[in-house]
Amino acid sequence: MRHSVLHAPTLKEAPKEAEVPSHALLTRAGFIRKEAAGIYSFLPLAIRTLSKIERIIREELERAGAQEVLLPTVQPAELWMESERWQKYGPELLRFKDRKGNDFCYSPTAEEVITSLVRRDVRSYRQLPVNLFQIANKFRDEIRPRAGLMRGREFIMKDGYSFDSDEAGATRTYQAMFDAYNRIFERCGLAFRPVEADTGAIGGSRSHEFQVLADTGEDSIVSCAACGYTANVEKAEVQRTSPAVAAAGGRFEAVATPGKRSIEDVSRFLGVTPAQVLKTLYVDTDAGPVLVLIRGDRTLNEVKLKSALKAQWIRLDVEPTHDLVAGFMGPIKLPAAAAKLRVVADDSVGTLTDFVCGGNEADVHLRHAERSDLPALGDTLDLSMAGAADPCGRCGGAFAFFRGIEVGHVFFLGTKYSLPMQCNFLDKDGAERPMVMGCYGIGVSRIMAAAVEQNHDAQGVKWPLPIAPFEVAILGLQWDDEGVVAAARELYEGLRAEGVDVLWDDRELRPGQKFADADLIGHPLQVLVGRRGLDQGVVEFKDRRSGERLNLPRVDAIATIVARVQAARKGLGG
RNA sequence: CGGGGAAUAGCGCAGUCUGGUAGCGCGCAAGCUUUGGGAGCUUGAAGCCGUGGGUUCGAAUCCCACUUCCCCGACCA
Repeated sequence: MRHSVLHAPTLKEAPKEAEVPSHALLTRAGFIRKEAAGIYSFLPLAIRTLSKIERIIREELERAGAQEVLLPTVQPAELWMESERWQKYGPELLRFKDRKGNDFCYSPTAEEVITSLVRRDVRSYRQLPVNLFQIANKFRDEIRPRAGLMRGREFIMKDGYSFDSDEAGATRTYQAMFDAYNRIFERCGLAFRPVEADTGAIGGSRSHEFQVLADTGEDSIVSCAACGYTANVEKAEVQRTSPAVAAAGGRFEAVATPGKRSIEDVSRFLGVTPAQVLKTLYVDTDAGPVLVLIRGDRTLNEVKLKSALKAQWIRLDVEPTHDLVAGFMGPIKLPAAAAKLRVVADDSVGTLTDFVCGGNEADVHLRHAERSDLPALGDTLDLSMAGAADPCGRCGGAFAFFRGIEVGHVFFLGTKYSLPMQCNFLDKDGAERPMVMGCYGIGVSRIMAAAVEQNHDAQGVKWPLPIAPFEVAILGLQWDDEGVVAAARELYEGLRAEGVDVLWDDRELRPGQKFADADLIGHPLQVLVGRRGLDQGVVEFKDRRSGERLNLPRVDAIATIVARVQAARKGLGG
């Protein structure tokens, strides 16, 4: 491709709304333009990158036994009513009517349609397993779209769904998809981690996220250097920590703590550490309010709590009712109205001894309390947010923390959809059984943004070569010098003949502008063809990612560059 | 939805407090000069000042309502 005919409008300044690097750089470099909140147009450079990502995905999924389909983006409400997601999905699901008044939605995901498709045609265990995927636009009317492509409303997603006749088969499929995902992100040239994840709203029993490592990532990941356990902090298991240091000791008593509502204030006022205070939280849920007990130095992990309660939703930060007093709640001497409330306790509560807790009236706390003073709690649960000081929940080793961007997610679904939607088959014995499903997503357009977050500098993007819009850029530095143009053309055609994806910057611009555009767009390998080098029989080679520069004799240039490209391709086409 | 901010030329901004009919940089067009890291000079085109209403002789500026966008929280690829 010649740059003079490429539609790649670059900008010196980014729109001020672009705050994250990927949004600013993809806009400045001419990959995307915003049309509305969370809705973007993709320009030719973006299409090239997206196509390369999609090609890798297709190759690896097909290798792993999945087949591509294309499902409608506009889907009938009836199917969504069968799975009850028409009611449960909420306003994030974009709904509308056709001219006849029938209800439809724009697909945010496609479990219903794929299940309908498979149940219609697959009747026997002999036809299983089936593993289908598509790459298509999705729409989720996000509460708050943000960070450009990272959390848009319309986005490109690969979504795949597998159907097996039993749990063992579904487990094998899950593993095959897990392995394929590792190869996909590896081949994209990204630094990433597969991590254990909460199963969230989609449900199911087993789940891994694939996180691209980047300081600007939204997700926090912990990883144990000792045993390799890696998980989203939302889920990360922490070991019970050692008992808190006992206070000086003394008689169990109520003590006035005027205006001291926070753990910090109370502990300072009473001369104890936060770890010697029992924190009581009032949490509202769809199944009614719950009191949560946790040691004062620990943070409640809302995701763990939600899944422990099997709740649809939970809310903290609500005014307590049942005669409870915000800032002075405690599990001992509960007001009569609150005595029947469900109480759950974090594991850390089991380490408390001689502790402080709220006295259930304004400006009063209790001190020198013991666990024997607490109402019967039953088993304690792991409800804590993993912190830097926590030992790994699996082996007790030390956790390291990373920031990550979730670009892929694999779920073991089981029969969550096949049961209500009656996606059944006949087994060997002629018995009708629900298929065992899995679902597997990859955020294709998000990968593009995540790659930029992970690979950029002040000048622009530093694409990993396998997903760069072009592998090599040739910059003809003097457009009006026949010798330079001829040398650039020779290189361009020579590289193209070798199957290299090359952009020739033949525009009638000053060299500085070509340098700036090349670094902004982020071409991984750049060849500078200029009068200065040609007089010495060389062209200049630049590796955008490493910053390496070297002069190549013209006679060797093509062979050397082809070798570099092939080394960086990570088996593309394999 | 709760909290905070913004909307003036394609992009970045000033002008708003203290009303008098719109300006700067970049970009764009033309000319001359320049030519290896976003050139210099000259000339030029380009703006229902987010929308609607109000106050006023007069509104980008003051008042009211609305819309859109961004940031922080709850949701997700």
